Amino acid sequence: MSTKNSELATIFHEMAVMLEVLKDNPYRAKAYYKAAKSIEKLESDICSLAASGELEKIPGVGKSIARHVDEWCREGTFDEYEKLKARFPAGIFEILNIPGLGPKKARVLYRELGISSIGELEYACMENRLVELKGFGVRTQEKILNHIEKIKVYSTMRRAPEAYRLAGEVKKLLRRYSDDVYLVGGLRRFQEVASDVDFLIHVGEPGSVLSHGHLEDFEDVRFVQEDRILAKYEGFLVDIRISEKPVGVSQLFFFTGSKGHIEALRKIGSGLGITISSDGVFVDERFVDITSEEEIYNLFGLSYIPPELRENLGEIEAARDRKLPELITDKDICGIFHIHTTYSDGSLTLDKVVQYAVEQGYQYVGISDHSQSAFYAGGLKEDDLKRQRDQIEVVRESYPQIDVYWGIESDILPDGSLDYSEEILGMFDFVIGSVHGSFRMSSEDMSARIVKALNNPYLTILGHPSGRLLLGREPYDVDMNRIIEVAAEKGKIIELNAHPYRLDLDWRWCRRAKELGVPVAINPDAHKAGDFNLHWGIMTARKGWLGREDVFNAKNREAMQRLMKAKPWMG
DNA sequence: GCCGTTTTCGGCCCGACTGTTTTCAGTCG
Repeated sequence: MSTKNSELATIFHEMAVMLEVLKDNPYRAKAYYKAAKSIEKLESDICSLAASGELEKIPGVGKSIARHVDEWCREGTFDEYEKLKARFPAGIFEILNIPGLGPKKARVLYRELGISSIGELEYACMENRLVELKGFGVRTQEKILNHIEKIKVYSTMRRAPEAYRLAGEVKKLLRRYSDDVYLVGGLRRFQEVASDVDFLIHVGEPGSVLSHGHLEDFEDVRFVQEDRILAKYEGFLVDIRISEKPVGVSQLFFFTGSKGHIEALRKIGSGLGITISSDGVFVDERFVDITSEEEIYNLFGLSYIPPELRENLGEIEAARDRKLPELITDKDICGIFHIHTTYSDGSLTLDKVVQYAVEQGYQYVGISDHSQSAFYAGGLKEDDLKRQRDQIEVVRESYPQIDVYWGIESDILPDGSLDYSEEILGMFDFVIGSVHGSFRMSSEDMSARIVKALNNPYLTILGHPSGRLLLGREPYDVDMNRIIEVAAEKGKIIELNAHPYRLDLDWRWCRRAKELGVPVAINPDAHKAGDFNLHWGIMTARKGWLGREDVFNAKNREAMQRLMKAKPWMG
């Protein structure tokens, strides 16, 4: 709830991890996990509870942990945590992120081989030293090494929120040299993950102002050309183009790319006597004074193409035929689905979620907690469902200004069935079906599994359809085209999960969904207060050509009421 | 370390999968 609570929860979670690796009693570690979870979910401020001596009323908090909380509230930290941290190499946290390596194995690595960082682990793998260890073998060693390779690549990349935050900071720093600074390249066109950020800056003489000494906020600064600097900012690659002239529209356009898009335009231009480069736009070798990107496109006989669409994926033809979509924007969104509450693994109560949706001006909100087989996430058993249904009735009465839809995120089991009976599934207004386990299937099996789920009349929305975690877990093998085709056939909706780790459906598939008339639901998949931001999902949808008419939750209240009544997905 | 008793100790949420074993420990969702 409060940030204080999650701060402390994080600390207890960290302690649990450290204890699990270092100590013998696994239940002590479990106790800290439990305390962390319960504090995270707490309604009221933990330190207010400490002040009134009510800490031990919290489940999982006993005498000892209560003392730690007290100390933390007064001092900002506590002795036991500091002591533990001091004797726990921080690098082990990273080792624990490698799939297949849990606390037990990390402990063996630490005790037997003294390994306490990814670097040391990589070296030990290359020296073939892991195969000797009990519980390890050649395959494990290989898997670890492969993953470390991936980590190295990933470590240079950033997910959207981080990439754009860094871009903002770099822009601020560059502003000290000139007001004439522009974000260009892939990030201007939107990327869900980025390996660098490109800027265009005008500072008169190249190199004279932006000398090495002046770029003191950056690391690894090097001039690669007279007018180009590569540097790093917080480990993220920054590519700076320096312009002698004030930055003009043609430069902005040219460095925004993509390469394919510019190439394709140049080809068209050659027939029209138009040439375009960073030097400017020329018609029949005469310089044309351009004041907007729109003018450039008009010269080619095209309507304006927004940066998101400049990927040479048919946007030029569409612009010629005046068939570019009007892209979805934040204010087109009328409501949200896929939200977890304290009934499963969310940290907000049902009431708080609805209250929040009202405050945001949404016209409807769809609750969907985890289903029973998602044991790890506190999935809802039949009794919980009854309680939740009753409470849904209560909030519907308390908040008449918004429609509250009752749903569930039901696991799609390995055999493709959903994990409740038809009778139970029939109680909900909507059912999100998601794959949460058994990822490692062949493409045929995984496709058959999801197709079977799509054939279930109760399934409304297919959740995070590829299962990927950006810079974390690869998507599972699946025939996405077939999935979208079957969704179209069965009147289903496909989710575009807006969590910045997922952004799944991928934008590259959004257009296929649009073509086949499959509505896309831009869902927050919210578990806590900070999760409701749909921005990255909307950017993904825009890049995937989606307009208001393609987005499920851009329908207004009345249209949604009609749909929820008609349930076209039931076939 | 917490909890709740068949109270002051003994147990502590589940089940599939994997890679290691040759009967199972560790990981993960």
